[in-house]
Order: sequence, then structure tokens, then C-alpha cells
Amino acid sequence: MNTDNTKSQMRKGMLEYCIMLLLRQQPCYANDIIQKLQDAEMIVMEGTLYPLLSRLKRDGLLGYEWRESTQGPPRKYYVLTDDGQQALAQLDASWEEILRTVNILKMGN
Amino acid sequence: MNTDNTKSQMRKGMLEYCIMLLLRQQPCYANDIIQKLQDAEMIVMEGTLYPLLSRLKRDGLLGYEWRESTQGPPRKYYVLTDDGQQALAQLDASWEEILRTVNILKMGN
DNA sequence: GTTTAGTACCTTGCGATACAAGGTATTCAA
DNA sequence: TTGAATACCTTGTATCGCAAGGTACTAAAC
Repeated sequence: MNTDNTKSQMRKGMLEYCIMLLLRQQPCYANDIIQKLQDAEMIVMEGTLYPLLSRLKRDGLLGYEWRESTQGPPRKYYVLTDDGQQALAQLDASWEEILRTVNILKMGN
Repeated sequence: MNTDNTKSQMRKGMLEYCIMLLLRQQPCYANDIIQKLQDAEMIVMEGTLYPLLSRLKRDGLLGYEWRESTQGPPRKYYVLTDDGQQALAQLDASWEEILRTVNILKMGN
């Protein structure tokens, strides 16, 4: 059993939450997100991120706007929609619940 | 987007950790685990649990012993092996890392 | 003008896994 | 002996992270 796979599994499902937390602060394009998550000690691959952003966009939780770059092609900056804000609030609640669960299990019920 | 699905997504990958946390306290059989996790506000289905226990057993992280029941067929009580203890320690570290990540993202980096 | 390097966005195929549904086996009481 | 309760397990489906590969645009080098 390799630890990387386990850790990867634990990150599953957290990614969506983390990305929306990021976008709550400010609009970002893909490489922004990858970099900022890396700064927060979470790795996300391109092949993971793009489909995830597309899905959140399709579900109406994110919108985007094109912005020119000083060097290179234009960038797609994603923003939280109102629905996204509401969904994020629910994710906050879910996160708190998971925190409680783990704490209970650590205490030894 | 329904909340249940969202919550389900966030639980993904946490299950393995939560089950091992449980078994760190005491040996349990399947229904024990389902009940105790439910007490800790986490839902797990039979069809999820049995394959997961089999996998952890196959990977050498869990062992089990049969115990007679006062009513009904014998039960398979799972226990953490030494390897399981070590793996759990790594999962503890991964969990701490996720905690840090979420806190950083919540602060607004 | 053409080529090359860099940046950015996206898709495809694969493996892992949660879950619903269905199946088998054992025990005990009616 | 039959039925209900308990316990263990398997199969099929959908979802998602990830590696690899592909397309498109920009700017600088030649």
C-alpha cells in the first residue's frame, strides 16, 4: 500500500471545496489556482482542474470572463456566482460536520 | 445540485481514515462500524464497507477473528495490524495537512 | 515571414471507489 | 420445518482524480 494513493484518496472530494474557497477570495484562472493551492500544500493536476471547473460552470456555481495577459494568450478568470456562494456555504457546513466526525472518532466514543 | 451529493463527495476518501480511527479504539464487526460511524454523523453503506474492509485486509492493514454471537451467526471482528497502525499514523499526518490547507484557504492567502 | 518557445485551455483513457441492489449462509424461535 | 433476523459478500453503475496527449494563441529569434 502506498501512502500517496491514500493521501490522494483523502483529498478526493476536498478539491471542489478548496477551489471554491479560493475563488471566494478573488477571481482566478487555472494556473493561479494550481499555484495558490500548491502554496496551501495541496497538489492539483491540470487534467483534474479543467474538467472540475467546467463542471462547476455547467452547474451554475461558477462563471468566467476572458482577460488579456501581458504575455501569452488570454486567460479564463473564474468567479463564484450567487448559487456558488450558497453552495459554498453548504460545503462549509459539511466541512464542519466532517471535523466533528473525525474529532469524535479520535476521542474514542 | 443537491446537498446530499455534495456531502457525499466530501466524505469520499475520508471513510478509510474514519474506519481505521474506529478500529484503533477496539475490534469491531461490520454492523458495529456502521452504527458507530452513524453515531459520529457519518453514513456508510454495507456495499461500501465490506469491499473496503476486504481491501484493507488484503493490504495487510487489518486482521480479523471470528467471534460467536449470542444471537445470530458468528461475526468477523476486524483489528488493526502493526502495519495498520503505521498506515494510520500516516493518515493522521495527511489529515493534519488537509486541516492546514483548509485553514489557509479560509484565511484568504 | 517563418520558426521556435512559452503559455493556456481542453480531451481521452484508465484506475479507484462509493453506492444501490441483489445474493448466500447461519442461527433461533415459532 | 418454516420464517425472520442477522451477517457476510458480489455485481453493475456512475463519478472522479490523474497521466498523457492535443490544440490554439502570443511573442521573440532567425
